[in-house]
Amino acid sequence: MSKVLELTERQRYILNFIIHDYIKNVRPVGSKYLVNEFNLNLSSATVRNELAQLDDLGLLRQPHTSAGRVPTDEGYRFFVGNLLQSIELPENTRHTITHQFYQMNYDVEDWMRLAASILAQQSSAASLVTAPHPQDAMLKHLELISTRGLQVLMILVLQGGEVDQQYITLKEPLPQVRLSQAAQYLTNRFTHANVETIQHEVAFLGGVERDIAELVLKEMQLVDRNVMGEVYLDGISHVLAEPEFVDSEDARQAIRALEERSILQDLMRSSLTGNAVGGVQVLIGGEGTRDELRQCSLILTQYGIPGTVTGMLGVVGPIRMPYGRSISTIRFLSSLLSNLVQEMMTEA
Amino acid sequence: MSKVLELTERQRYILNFIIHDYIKNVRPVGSKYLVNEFNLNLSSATVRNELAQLDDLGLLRQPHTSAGRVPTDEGYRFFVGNLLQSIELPENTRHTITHQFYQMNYDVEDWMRLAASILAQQSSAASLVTAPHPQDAMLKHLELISTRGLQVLMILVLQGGEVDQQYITLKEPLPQVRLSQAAQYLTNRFTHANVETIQHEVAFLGGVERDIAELVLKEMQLVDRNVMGEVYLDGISHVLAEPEFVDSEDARQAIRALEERSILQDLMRSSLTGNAVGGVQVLIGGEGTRDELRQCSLILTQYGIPGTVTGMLGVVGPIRMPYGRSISTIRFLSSLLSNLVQEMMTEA
DNA sequence: TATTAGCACTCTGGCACTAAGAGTGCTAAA
DNA sequence: TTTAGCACTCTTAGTGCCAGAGTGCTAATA
Repeated sequence: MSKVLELTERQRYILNFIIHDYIKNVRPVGSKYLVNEFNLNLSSATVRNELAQLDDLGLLRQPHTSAGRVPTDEGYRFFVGNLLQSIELPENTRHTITHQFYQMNYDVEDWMRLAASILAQQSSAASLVTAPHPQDAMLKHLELISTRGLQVLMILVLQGGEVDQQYITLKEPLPQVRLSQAAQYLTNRFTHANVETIQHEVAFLGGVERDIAELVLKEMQLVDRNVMGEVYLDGISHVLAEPEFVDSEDARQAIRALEERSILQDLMRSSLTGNAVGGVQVLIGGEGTRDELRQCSLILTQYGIPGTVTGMLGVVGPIRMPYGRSISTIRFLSSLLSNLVQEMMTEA
Repeated sequence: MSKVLELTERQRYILNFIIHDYIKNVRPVGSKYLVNEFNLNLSSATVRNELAQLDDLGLLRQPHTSAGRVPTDEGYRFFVGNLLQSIELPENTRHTITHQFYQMNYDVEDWMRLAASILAQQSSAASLVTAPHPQDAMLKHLELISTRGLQVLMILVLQGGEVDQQYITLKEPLPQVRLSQAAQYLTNRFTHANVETIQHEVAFLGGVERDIAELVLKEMQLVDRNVMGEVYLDGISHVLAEPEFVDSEDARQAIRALEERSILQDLMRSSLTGNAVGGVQVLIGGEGTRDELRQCSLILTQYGIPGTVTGMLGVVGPIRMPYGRSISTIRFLSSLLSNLVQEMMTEA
């Protein structure tokens, strides 16, 4: 698959030009046009020979006999892997974005929304952000609030700031005072405890505390089983603006994929493999994912503290996508969010 | 605007047939076809005369001179207001839906997701559900959890079950014990208090408690200012499946409208006016809303306890929409969610 | 008076055809 | 190794034509 292609310098920059031009103008680019547009010191015939070779190598193809060339998925892959020099976001853009984050409330939900919004806007595509999620949930604080009858609102605050709420049903009604007492006891006992620890210790508890601890345990197992935190989407409508999605069936597929939680889960998992570019995965033509995204490219990365608390950033757009810009943005946001997560975790 | 149109019995059922047929087959329906399809005891010429009249009344129109008739927005309005007899959802569907709700966790978030999913599926359109939101927030429980330095996680549980979390910054660092103490004190003092009450009483407090109470107040004012709870969307991809949205510009507009929070806010407000049908608002051709939804129809209703805790249910689909089915579903879900909210509010 | 048959008229949609234009591959010369 | 030139292919836009569907109107009919 990933055998190294040897291209001459000239082939490389011709390919580069073609991809840039095609991304911009969305129409097949021919030899003559190429020579004029980029002031090549070559005749169109020479370029034609090169094009024929790139065609043979599978990097370009012709929509039909007498049309110009269009990049293949392989072509894009080569481009992203070998030709795209990683550019940083301009200083003032970086500054503006950082500013937006730090002038917000200190609130994960708001950060996620903002990240999704910025990513969608910068890449003119759909964006996908998941909230930071612990690899191995550790309790920080437990709260129990009586509601009605046997129903009690259980609030788990996890190390890292994630707040999880769940209504539980007790075996016997308890007054708020007793609930608070139990919550406080368990909070003290289980601060920094993970599922495993709680599982061991639960046997030594008795009475109501034990019942509650078991429910806490169950909930934390649920949290652990979740691969990712809450999903934030933005910019779905951008996808429809792209000319390749005018015949709406492909677009529908893509949007359905984004709506479907299970598909996103798959995506998250597959984001561990794939072509890494400095920690950023680029999946072209939905490689390695569900058919629904065959017409799309994905750019994915993780942020947070590897192995501890991580979240995911992603861009979903047409294969003909401004990769450079999207990658820069995603990389920058990733480091920014990582810092924020870091800050949250180093709580006094 | 809503002047009563006098139609003969025959005109009424011809209009009815046309609309049903058009909703089903999405092509202009002509006089001859109409006679054959519905076994009318009339000649096509007679029907033609009637069609011409309905045309004059503005209920039908011809896409071009020699085409059949298509309903106008007015036509749909008349249909929904006068011809559509409200049908109930079939018994077993109702049963299934109810079952799905009651076998879930007792969790508002899950309910909302389920409601959105069911509504999208039943109506084959996009659905829109907002979480129950208090008209006048009343505190139920306050919790403060120390994080790092001056940052404290404040958790407000409101009467009705809404949980609101927010990081606040104190003026001086406090140990968790002291925070818990303050939280308990304020919880006792302010249970069932609304913004107004807290505003009065805050003056009588001192020290840390006062600082915190002011932050609680600020947060509750924020909650009050929000018109609606969290928004849940589903079925966006359905919109693209409709033939009227093949040229994607309209579709993009519509989807953008659904993504944009501020537009939904407007929608929510406008849902107080409009053509009521037993509490359900039907906005045809996006009447009274932003231009983005000009190509869509909306079906909206509120649920919950009027004036106390309410949320909203909505369907967004093409003007050519199965109104009967959508209205039935939305009405049923509305009463179901109202019951659930009722239950949550009558907490022991 | 309400209905209907008949007819002239209009507009769309599909089909076939053409001409222009863009781009190619190949060959032979520089 | 590069290039000029040429024959060839395929798309696209434009045209004309015809069948079909549907209409409105008029005059005859029950």
